[in-house]
This record gives sequence, structure tokens and C-alpha cells, in this order.
Amino acid sequence: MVRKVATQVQSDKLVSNRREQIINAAITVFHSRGYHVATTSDIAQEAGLTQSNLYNYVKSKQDVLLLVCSHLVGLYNKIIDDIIARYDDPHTCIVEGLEAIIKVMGTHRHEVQLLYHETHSLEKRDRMAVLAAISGFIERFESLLIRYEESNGKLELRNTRLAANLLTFVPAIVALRSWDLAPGGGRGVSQAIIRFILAGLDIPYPKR
Amino acid sequence: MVRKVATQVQSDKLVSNRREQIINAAITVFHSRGYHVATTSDIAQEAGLTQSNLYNYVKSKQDVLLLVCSHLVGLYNKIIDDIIARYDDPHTCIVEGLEAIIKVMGTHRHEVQLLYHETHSLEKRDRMAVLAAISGFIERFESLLIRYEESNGKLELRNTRLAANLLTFVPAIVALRSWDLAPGGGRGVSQAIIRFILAGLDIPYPKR
Amino acid sequence: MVRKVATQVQSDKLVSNRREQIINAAITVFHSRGYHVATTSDIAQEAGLTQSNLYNYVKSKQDVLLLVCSHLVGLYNKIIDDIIARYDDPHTCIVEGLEAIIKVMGTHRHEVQLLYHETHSLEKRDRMAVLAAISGFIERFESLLIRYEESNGKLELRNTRLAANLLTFVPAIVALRSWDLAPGGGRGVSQAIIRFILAGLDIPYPKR
Amino acid sequence: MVRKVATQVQSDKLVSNRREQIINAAITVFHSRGYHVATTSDIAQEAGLTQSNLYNYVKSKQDVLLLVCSHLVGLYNKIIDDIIARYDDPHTCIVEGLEAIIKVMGTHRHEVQLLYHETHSLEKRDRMAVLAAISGFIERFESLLIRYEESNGKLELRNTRLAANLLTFVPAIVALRSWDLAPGGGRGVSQAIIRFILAGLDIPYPKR
DNA sequence: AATGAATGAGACTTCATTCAT
DNA sequence: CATGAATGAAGTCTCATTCAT
Repeated sequence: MVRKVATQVQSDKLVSNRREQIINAAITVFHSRGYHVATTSDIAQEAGLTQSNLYNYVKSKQDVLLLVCSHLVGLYNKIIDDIIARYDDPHTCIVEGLEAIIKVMGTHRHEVQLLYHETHSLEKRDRMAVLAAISGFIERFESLLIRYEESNGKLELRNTRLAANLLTFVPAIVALRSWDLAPGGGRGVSQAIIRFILAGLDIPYPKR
Repeated sequence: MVRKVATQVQSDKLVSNRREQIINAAITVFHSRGYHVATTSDIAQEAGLTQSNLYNYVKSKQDVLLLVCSHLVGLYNKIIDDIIARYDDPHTCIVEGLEAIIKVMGTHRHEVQLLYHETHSLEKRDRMAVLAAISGFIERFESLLIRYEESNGKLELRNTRLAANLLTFVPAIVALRSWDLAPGGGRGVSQAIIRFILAGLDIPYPKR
Repeated sequence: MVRKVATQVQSDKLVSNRREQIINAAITVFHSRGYHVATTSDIAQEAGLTQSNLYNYVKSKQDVLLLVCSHLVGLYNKIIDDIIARYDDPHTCIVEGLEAIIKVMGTHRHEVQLLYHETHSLEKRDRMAVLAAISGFIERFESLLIRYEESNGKLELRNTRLAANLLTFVPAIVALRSWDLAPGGGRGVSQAIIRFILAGLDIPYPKR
Repeated sequence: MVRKVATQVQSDKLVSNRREQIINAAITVFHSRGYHVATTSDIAQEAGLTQSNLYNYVKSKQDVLLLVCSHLVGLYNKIIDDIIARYDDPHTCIVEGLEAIIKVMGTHRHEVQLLYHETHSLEKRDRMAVLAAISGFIERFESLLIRYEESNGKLELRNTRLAANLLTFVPAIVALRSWDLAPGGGRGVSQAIIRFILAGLDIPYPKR
């Protein structure tokens, strides 16, 4: 967890419940108005709290953004961790991971956009921390690529860090170009993107 | 041009000179502080104008952002247009285009980040207009792909719109992941990305 | 007692114990932060209570200030009363009284400063009550002066009220100019001030 | 001048005019409500400005208090400087100085109270600066006492710093005890206080 | 065309105080 | 009695924008 956000409230249960409300509310209002235009009042109202009560769970408006960003990054990391835990074979992990990530990029496209748009509204320390968490996400894929190379020989693209970046960046197209692509993407698009990435990295596409 | 930004000033020459100053100044301050945090005072000062004089060349702060965004999109469109004008062969255009775009994503990464971060700070009408211009950029590549298919047979990836999106989106990795990749990228990275994209689309990589 | 400060609590013993805590705590925090800047939370914390429990012993933040002010004035009145009770001779009372008062102005200079700085933060009614108590203090000295005149003839300074005011005001220099004088004052300063006051009023300085 | 208070406005003339309005307004509202209770809106309104325009002449509410405090201290210093410039004889300066100071303590008693009540609301740096200016005031009297000693022999009270403090502190009784003394004081009171101080220091009272 | 000053609206944050447990 | 959480009201300061010169 990126940084402990301070609170006045003692009950951990209450804090985590309220923060869940707050995060969801903030996602909604930040998506529709943007971080800077959204007011703490908007957030509180959407969360069903008083504006002043909001401040019992958070020290500042920026804390809300940090909460949102680390929540989101956490989600994505969890997805890939679950897959790594489930499958042994790195090739399977990569393919399943891509599929899951692309799916989430479609269903959570607002949140992903948020992350791309507003991370830079965090103050330096917090922004760095969020980027570090994203780095962790990239590294998970890099490890998979390295394990893949161990059994299948070196990749054409020798720079595994770059390969991992491509692997994790390309799926974002679903969220960041949703205005030009069909919004949901559709299964076809998803498969086509996986095929594109694997072909780009010279990794075989699984027959099913 | 996306939308005519109104002005009080008569002399067209003066207007376009001043706006050039303003755009450059705004790029600088929007990059370092972000659109919402930057003040009109900051922009004017950086441009060497008074805050009030700024308003002779622009009706609102948002106008400045619009000016910046359409200026930037215009740049990118010009790059590809120049290449299309220079080469006949669509394959060459695609390869040269990719190379040029990736290069500009590296050298202009701040501006590209700006475009990704702040486009959504525009009001709907203006945002749509900017997206339409970006659409034009994507379409230029789509046309090249279609022309390429005409002489080389259908692509594996049948959805040319999606292919064009991938073609134009992947290079942005240089700007949007510059915090994790080597900042400049370096020639190796650039070539690797081109190779990745072409392989992904099953387009042969030229021997040189 | 200046005004009865209401309480919810039944047990008188508890009330007076807690109020003692509160007064001492308030003196500390009012001195370091000032009445308006100090929060009820600060006071409660310093007193070892919860913020909300504080309100069982006091109806408002102002009540705390009133408690403090009247406590302090009470202290000073008690000092002079004790001396009057101990000595018969008014001249002795005046000299001993001055000595005691000057001493307390040195040791309690923070509290005296508090009284001078924050009395006007009380609402009119309460402020008047505190001033009335201070008036009582002045009157004690005036009575001594009148009794002194009865046996020693009229003072040069005929206006005994003014004389009593000077008698009680000058010692405050120890607290209010402690930033320019040696903080404690030292015995020499104390004696010099007594000598100054007595000479000013044409009252002989006792040989010891 | 204690510290330069920053301003956005360029014209020096305008700045000093507006600040005069602001200082006078602030004296009024700080006297009636106290520094912390008074709002910047109150001050601006009393000064005939918009609240926001106030901030063109001052960076913060505290700046207003600083402006007020240093203005007042400046006034008092000017009074004694004028007298020193007018008379050669230190005895005359002391007597005339006392008279003038006592007079101003009566007519400006609200301002003097302000100085005593609110100086401690300044942040440390500014408070120190104001105290230093008051120190200068005390020193002017100390110099006079030293010059007086040169021609008339040592004072009974050898500590001239303490003597100067008494000389400058006792007159404040007119302002700080105005609630118990006749508000104006009246000529009799003024003369009696001078007589008291001089007798206390063993300096002859001039016959007129 | 340019400038300096003015303005109105609003946002964040803090706190004294209350209430339910 | 005590506590933890909630609330409503304000206040300072900032800024985009306009106006008079």
C-alpha cells in the first residue's frame, strides 16, 4: 500500500467501509468532472456523507485521489497475481493475463482513463508511489517473459523490460481509444489485440 | 482548424504571432503545473504578455488549451502528410511514418503527455473537435493500410480500423511510459517498437 | 465566583476535580497558542479528557476561558486577603502585598499575560464580571491606602483610586515586559520596583 | 519598517493610500471584535474595498495585523523623536515626553489596547520585529536617562533599563485601566501620573 | 493595443458543538 | 459518565475575467 492515508476515526471496519464508499464516489465524479473541477462536496454527496465528515476519513482532497489511484493499481495487480497463482506455465499465464487485462480495460475503462489522466495531479511523492506500483505490475509480466524464455529460447525482442511494457501498454488501447473503437470492444477486438501482441513478440498464439 | 478562437485584435499577423507565443508558453506551464493548476497569469508571464492582454487574443483559459491541443494534433498530422506526399509506396509510408511518429513521441513527450492528460479538460464540443482531428490522424494510417492490402493481400487482422489504431497508439508508449523506459528511448527501442508493430500486423520488416 | 458555569454532571466533587484539570490544561494551551487558535480538542487532550467529555463540565469554549480568568483573579485576591488577615498595620500590608504581587507576576507571568491578552475575548457580560473581580483587587489596596492615610496623613497623590491603580498596575511590568527585562526579574528588580512605587506615592520604604 | 509587506499593486501612491484605509479600518474592527473574530470581509468592508481587492494590498490577514502594529509603534516613536529634536535638555525631554505619551495613551487608548492584546497573535518573526521596535522606544528613554545622569548624578534606581521600562510602562495605565479610571483621564490624572513617575525615579518635578 | 486594478464566485478545510450508544 | 462519530457554519485565499484609462 502506497502510503498510509491518515484518519481521525478509530474503528478500522468503519474506515474501510466508508473509504470504499468514498473511492467509488470519487471514481464517479472524477470521471465526469475531472479531479480539479470536482469539489469535495461533490465527492461527499455522491458518497452519501457530509462534506465535513469526509474529512474524518481523509486529510485532504489529494488523499482521495491517492486512495482512488492505489485502489485501481491494486486491482490490476491482483488480477495478474491470481492468474500466476492459478497456472504454472508462463505461456498460459501470459495469454490468460492478457485476456483478463484487456477485459478489465474494457469494463473499467473510465477508471483506467482516470489513472492515465489524473495520476499527474498527485504531488510528486504520491505520484512516484503510484508509478512504483504500476512498475510492479510491469515487472510481473517481465518475470513471466523471462520464465517463458527459459523454456522456449530467447525472444526476438531481447529487451524484456520493453517487451513487458508493450505487453501491459497495448491493452490500454481499449480504454484510451474507446471513443474511436466500439466502446465495449467486443470479443473479436479482444482476441485480435492478443493475437497482435503475441505475434509482435513472436510468441505462438494458442489453439483452442 | 478545430474551431475559430475569437479575438478582439485586428491585425492577423499580430494575432498569429502572439498566439504562437501563447501556445509555447502554455505548453511549458501546462506541462509543469497541469492545466487546472496553471493560472492565466502564469501563461501570460511565460509568454511575455500581461494577464489582461492575453485576453485580447483568446476569450478564455480554455481557449488556450484548445489552441495548444489543436496545434499539437496539427503537428502530428503534418508529419504523416509530408511522408505521404514524399513516397508512393504505402509500405514505405507506413514504415517511415512509424519511425517519424515514434521519434516525435520521444522528443515531444511532454506535449504528448499533455494531450493525453488534458484533452478531457476541454468542454465537450472542443474535446470532440480535438478527437475528430486525432481521428483524421488515425484515418491517414488506415488509408495506407487499405492501399497496402490492395497490393499485398488482406492482413491477418481484418479490422483495418483497429489495425490503424494499434499503429498509432503503440508509439505513444514512448511518451507515456518514458518514466519506466529510458527517457529518450534510444534508437534500439525505436527500431524494436517498429519491428513489434509490423510483426504484430504481419507486415514485413524492410531490410536496409 | 463571577458566574456559575453550568454542568450536566451530578457529583460536585467530580466536577471540581475535572475543572481543575481543565483550567490547568487551558492555561497551558491558551498560553502557547492563544485562546482563539487553541481548539477544544487541544484543551481536552491536555486535560486528559475526550473532546466530548469536556462538554459535560462546561457549556462552551468561552466557559473555559471564564473559568481560567476567574480562577486567576481569585488567586491574586487570595494573596492579598491572606496578607491583610496576617498583618494589622496597613503600611506593612502594602509593602508585603507589593512584594507578594510582584513575585507572583514573575512566577505566573504566563497566566498574567493570558489575563491581559484574552480577557477581551470574553463576551461582554463575562468580561465585565472579570473586570469587577479585578476591581475588587484594586479596592483592597485602596482600602489599605485609606487606612494608611488615617494614621499617617494624606498622601501627596490625593486620588486614592488612582493611587491604588498605580499600586496594582506597576507590578504587572514584571509579566508584561518580561521580554525586555530579565525573565525572572531577580530580587534586585523586585526591590527596585517596590522602592519606585513607594517613592512615587511618597510612602516611606521600610528599613530591614 | 518592521518587514516589507508584499503587494500586487504597482503604484506606490495607491498602495500607501489604500493601506492607510486598511489600517484605519482594521483598527476599528480589531478593536471591536478582536483580531481572530474579525473577518477579512469586515476589514475590507470597513475600508471600503472588496474582500478580494484587499488581497491586492496585503498577502494575508496577518499582514494587516502587522501593518497595524508597526504603524502604531511608529507613531509612538515619532512622538518622542520630535520631542528629542525640539529640546536639548534631557530633563525637559523626559517631562515633555511623558506628558505627550500619557496624552496619546488616553486619546489612542483603543489602539494601545490593541497592541497589548494582539501583538501575540503575530507569528513569531513578526512579533519579534514589533517587540524590537518597542524596544527602540524604550531605548530612546533610556538614553535620555543616561544623559540626565551625566549632568545630575546617578539615579537612585541604578538599573537604567528598568527605569526606562517603568517610564514607558506606567503611562499605559491610562489605556489599560481606562475601564476603572475616568476614561479620558483628565488633566489632573495625567499630571498626577507624571508626578508619580518622577518621584519614583527621584527626578525633580518642574515648577511651572 | 496594452495596462493596472478591481471583482465575484467559490473551494478547501477547520471547528465548536451535538447525539446516539 | 464517557466515547466516537457526525454536522453545519464559516473563513481565508485564489483566480478567471472585466473595465477604465
